[in-house]
Amino acid sequence: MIQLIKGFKDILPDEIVLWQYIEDTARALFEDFGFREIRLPIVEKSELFSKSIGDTTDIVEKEMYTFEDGKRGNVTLRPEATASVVRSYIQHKMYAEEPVRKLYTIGPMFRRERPQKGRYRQFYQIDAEVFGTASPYMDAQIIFMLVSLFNKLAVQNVSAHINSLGCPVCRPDFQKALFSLLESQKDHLCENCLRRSEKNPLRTLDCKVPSCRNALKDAPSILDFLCGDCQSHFNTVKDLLTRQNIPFDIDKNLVRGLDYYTRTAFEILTTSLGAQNAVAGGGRYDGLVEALGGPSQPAIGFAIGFDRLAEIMAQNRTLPPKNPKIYIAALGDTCRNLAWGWASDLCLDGVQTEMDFEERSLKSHMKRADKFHADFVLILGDNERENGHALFRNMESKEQISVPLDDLVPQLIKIIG
RNA sequence: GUGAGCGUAGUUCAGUCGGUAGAGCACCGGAUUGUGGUUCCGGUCGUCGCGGGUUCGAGCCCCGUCGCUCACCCCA
Repeated sequence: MIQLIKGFKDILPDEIVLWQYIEDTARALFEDFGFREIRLPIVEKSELFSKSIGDTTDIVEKEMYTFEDGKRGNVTLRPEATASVVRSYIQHKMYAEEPVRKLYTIGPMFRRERPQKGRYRQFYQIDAEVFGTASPYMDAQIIFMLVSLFNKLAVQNVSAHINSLGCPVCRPDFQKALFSLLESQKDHLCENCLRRSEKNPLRTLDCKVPSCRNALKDAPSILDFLCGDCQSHFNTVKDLLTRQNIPFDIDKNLVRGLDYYTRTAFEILTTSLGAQNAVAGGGRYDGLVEALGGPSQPAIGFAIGFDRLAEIMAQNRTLPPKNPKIYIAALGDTCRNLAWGWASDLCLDGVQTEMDFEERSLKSHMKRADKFHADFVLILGDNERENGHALFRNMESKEQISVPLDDLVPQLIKIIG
């Protein structure tokens, strides 16, 4: 038997109901906030990711699915969406049409990590990006929209965390201060942090090793180093969120794993997914568009871990609303033949209608109806046919009414409302 | 990449000291004529992950291998 590859998974029909509900809710909300959908290729030139995500990140160093594509050189299965959205934004000169562009996209991403709970090699993201405004109002609106999605979906046990990562003006001072602390604490740092203190000191801040946490407990806070502009930007974001009743925690150790972030960074964390606690994350990346060869345009965005969101909703047994279903129990060839047309017409009219075409006892039909979770059963046997009526049973109340065969379909639709 | 745990029916699992497999659920049928969910009765279903070794004999012990899961790391 051929099985699927490690870290990949099939999303089966029972789960898909929830996925569709999440997707529909997100689309509707994002469109109301002025976002437009964009669909992008899954494969891009490798350099797009090494330039945007950063050469020293784990993603680029060891997690990408990269292969040669003839003369074109190396191509990569995208490990995240932002780089592709930015590429497309630049390539199609979207900045020329309209100063502010809001885009969203939904699709699979690929990272070759060891799979575990909430982590797959092919995983899905709902991604939203805004280009062309540096205003803190947009930061707050983006976070407001994201939190609102979780509220609409009635997701429990999540919290919003925000931080500011500064900008090219103020971050170097902070990095200098952090670096000198790391030097002085060298003996107490884990192997990883020793390496990180060379390559990317910021990331030592969210190390979980107890000795490192202890060594860094007096680490300088980026928030104390923010320049005037960054400080007032961050203050505005916090004020706006507070005014809109969005609860959040300030987490000075929140450091996103990708190199391109500036100023506002945020995450939605959950306690329901074991070691993987981030269901969504994002932030501002004012320098990325220019770094990828576009004009100097500020931008901010986020990605939601679709699989993780679906998983915590499934744990909480959140079920999307469903429409009534009819099961048709037709006894004998003549009745089956007659009912087949009704079933088809009901489906066409938007009423989910199931019919079992095998010859069965009525009892067996009723069991089938239960299995389908039918709300109503239409019963047609020779007795009914001969007197020109069919029986229509409400499965919950067990009430049964007689419906004339003439004009049956419109009548049923009227009855179930 | 590193570590730990687990692989037995469609599924969840039991299987004692080594004696060639069992239960619940699910599925199918029945319980006097054409009415479901509960109950009762009956029935179908296995390369015990795979390969080798020890043994008269292996689901069980040993070695290898593959797969799954969780954790480290990192992130969505």
